[in-house]
Amino acid sequence: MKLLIHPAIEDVPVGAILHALADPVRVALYAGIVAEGCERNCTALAGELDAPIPKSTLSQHLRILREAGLIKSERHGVEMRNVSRCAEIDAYYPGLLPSIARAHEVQNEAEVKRARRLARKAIHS
Amino acid sequence: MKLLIHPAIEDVPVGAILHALADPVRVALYAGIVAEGCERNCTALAGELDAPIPKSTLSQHLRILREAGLIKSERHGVEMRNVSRCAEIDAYYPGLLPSIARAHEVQNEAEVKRARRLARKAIHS
DNA sequence: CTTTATAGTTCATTTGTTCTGAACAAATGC
DNA sequence: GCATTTGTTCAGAACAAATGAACTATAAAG
Repeated sequence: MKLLIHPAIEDVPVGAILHALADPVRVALYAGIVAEGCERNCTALAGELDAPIPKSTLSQHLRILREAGLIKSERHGVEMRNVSRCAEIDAYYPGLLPSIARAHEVQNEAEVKRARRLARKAIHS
Repeated sequence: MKLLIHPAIEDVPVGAILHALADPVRVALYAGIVAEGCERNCTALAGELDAPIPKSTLSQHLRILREAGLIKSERHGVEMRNVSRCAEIDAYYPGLLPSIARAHEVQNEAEVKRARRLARKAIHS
């Protein structure tokens, strides 16, 4: 197995970070990695997704996140533990990740509201 | 010609904005549109790019920016003027665009420094 | 120490996007 | 009308993403 690539943040173009976080599956994976204090292995992360995805796809998504400097993956025995590198990124690109996170929160709240509106309409009809 | 699509910001997923700004050409185009007070037509924008691109490609890039809610395109006579919608986006996704812009500044400064280091090396050798 | 199981990666193929030249459309002036 | 300018659309080529099958790496059992 080839060594995993963990670039220095200075070598990561902003575009790579935005591209990595432009995909909803990767955002969900990254959110899972950031959320927990403890490190998560790949299958644990996959279990939290809405739709189940093949492990080859999962592996590729995590590679994109890794090569965008967003996560660090370390082998612990037979499994791979993924940790966020958000502190490093925030030091180099200050405010970037928090503002993207906030934007996703805004979007999720709007979706919840839309769903509630639909549900109410369904009841009243 | 079909009508151009200008979605409401609430209907634009964060992922679409990030995807639009993940491409260096689109970032350059968007920067050109934001920078100037006056509206810019497509060929004027194309002229500012490092590498010249075909106008069909330019048109597609501007469509991506438009459908991500980042710009508004209006026909004025024979030409198309492009304006930024950053105020609208900032109202809905506060801080997102400024932090992305700042990250690009950081990246550009780093690139300039790298170039200067290389130039000095070349002189001293 | 060989076998089996588990957790991920890599490869090759299919599927989907993006790029771009050529044809088209819309407005203006002759 | 016809020519010019500015940009869009279409279709095929070039590129990237998704995924099943094969592979690697570690641990633990036999």
